Amino acid sequence: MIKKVKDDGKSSFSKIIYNSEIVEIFTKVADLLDIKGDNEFRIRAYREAVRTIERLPWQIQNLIEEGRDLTKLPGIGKDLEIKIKEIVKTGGLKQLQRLKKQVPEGLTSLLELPALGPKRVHDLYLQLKIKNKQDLRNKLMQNEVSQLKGFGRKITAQLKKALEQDATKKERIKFKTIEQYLKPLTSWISQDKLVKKVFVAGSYRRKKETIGDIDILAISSDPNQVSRRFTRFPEIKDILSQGETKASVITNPSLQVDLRVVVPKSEGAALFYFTGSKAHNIKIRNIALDKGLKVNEYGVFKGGKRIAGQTEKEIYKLLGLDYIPPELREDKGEVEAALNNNLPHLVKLKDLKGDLQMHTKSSDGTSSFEQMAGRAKKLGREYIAITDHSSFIGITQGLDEKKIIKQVAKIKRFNEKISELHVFAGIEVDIKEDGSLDLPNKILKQLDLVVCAIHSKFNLSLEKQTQRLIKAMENPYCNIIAHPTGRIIQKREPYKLNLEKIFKMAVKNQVLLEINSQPSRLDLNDENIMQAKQVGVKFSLSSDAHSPEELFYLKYGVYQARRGWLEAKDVLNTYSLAAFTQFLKQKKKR
DNA sequence: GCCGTTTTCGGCCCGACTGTTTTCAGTCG
Repeated sequence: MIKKVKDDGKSSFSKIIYNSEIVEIFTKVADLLDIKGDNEFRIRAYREAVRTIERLPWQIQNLIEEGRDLTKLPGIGKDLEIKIKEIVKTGGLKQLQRLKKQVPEGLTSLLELPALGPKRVHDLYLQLKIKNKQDLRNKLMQNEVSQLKGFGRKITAQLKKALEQDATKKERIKFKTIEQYLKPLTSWISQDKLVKKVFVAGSYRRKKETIGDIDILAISSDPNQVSRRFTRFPEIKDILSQGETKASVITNPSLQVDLRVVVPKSEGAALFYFTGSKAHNIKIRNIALDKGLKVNEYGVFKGGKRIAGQTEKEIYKLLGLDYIPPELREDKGEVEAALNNNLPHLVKLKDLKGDLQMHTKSSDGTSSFEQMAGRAKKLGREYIAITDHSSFIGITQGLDEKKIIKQVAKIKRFNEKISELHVFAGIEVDIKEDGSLDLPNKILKQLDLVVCAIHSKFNLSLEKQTQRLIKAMENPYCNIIAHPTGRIIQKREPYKLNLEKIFKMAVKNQVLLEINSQPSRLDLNDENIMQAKQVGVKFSLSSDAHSPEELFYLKYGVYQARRGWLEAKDVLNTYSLAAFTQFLKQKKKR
């Protein structure tokens, strides 16, 4: 039943259903069908739909309300559209209820355990009536599991160990943290005289904001030896598998590392395969199949004959595609774009001429603005904006009106003396709950650049939070919205916002949306960036440095921007000083 | 269950490693 909410007319549904709830239900359906032994392609269809919904930046409920055709989304057909609508309207799915009657729900938790896939879970249920982890624990103790066909000593031992540790949760790790772990690993592998080259592939090479495990590719004429020696890396806790061409280990700190070793002539094919993403690989392999070719990690094959594989470039070329940079390999349209010579020319770190958010010891930074400017100059920047906090949030010791005027004067004097780098006098001003800014316009007017941000009241309703941000953007002095969604990776969810509206209003008011480069923010994220760009949003890419050392964080923002398909022209701080100054002036005239 | 400049039916990526197998199924990435 759909209930109209009468008072504001904004929502036609009685209850908000988030995308995550649809994802949860479809995942459960897929898992249960899997255990039941249903058609594997039907199961795959549910998982594909989950993938689509997970990365959708819009709330599906809103799309339905606006009458959008969900079957336009990849992997969503007529059937799944009907099911999504059922979930959004009723909060549940009848099909799932039926399935739960056939297969106990607790069985899906068993899939988290090592060596347990749908087939073995099904056997455990059928033969021993095991319905959940507790049942499994009991039957293992009573030595009943080892009686089953297919459950030998090793598997039962593995299961006991896993249940003891309940080591089922594997948290992803932030990109910057992974960088530190890589050095000892790659240098251990490189030390091997048999190793010619080492690549870090996987999601690390695609520059994802978090990394699940480390995938390393080594090139050697003797893969077997290299794989063996790898498992003697001193910081190894556990060896998961070790064969002639690959090995998987758990290191200290707990991190899964997969090594793959191929001979030199397969370098390109293996790098392609091991970089992923899985969805991208499948798409490419399908294109190959259409052409009567086969792609695997050893090369491209026609009949039994190997016709490419030395480099990634030759593989893409052979398939009629432009070279696709790793950051784009997510099956988000990059393959189609590569077919039509339509790939973006992705922004590069060296394109960035300025850095538009940073802090000094006038608020919560560690250094003077002169020190920040000095380091920025060394990094090749031509201009920076000093954007200390306004005084609204007490903890950061923000600037009040008097201090701001003083700092502006100081920066002006600096610019008169120093010509190699221009400093814009800016502020990171707080957006208050009602959307007004923490400083009066007569003060903001005197600044070169105004960055607005939310630092409080994160839990407002979707309507209120959206309105708050829009009101801030409508202030004629607002140039940039900093970390627009407020998420902190693995710590804080984004605020509830109607991003589509925010993007449109940003365009209308000539407000830049920030890509904040702090490794735990990276806000906007890649999906948001992609969608915002389609609406016509322009961006600022900022380090948000609180010390000179953090100025290099800009590279993380660049990775995120590239994953969001941005070109230099989309990012305003790739503009020359003159052009960027012109942009600011134009806004002030409004 | 999705999808389609060959198809509205008949496809749906590909291979390595493990354990328990007497030749391969299941799991994993």
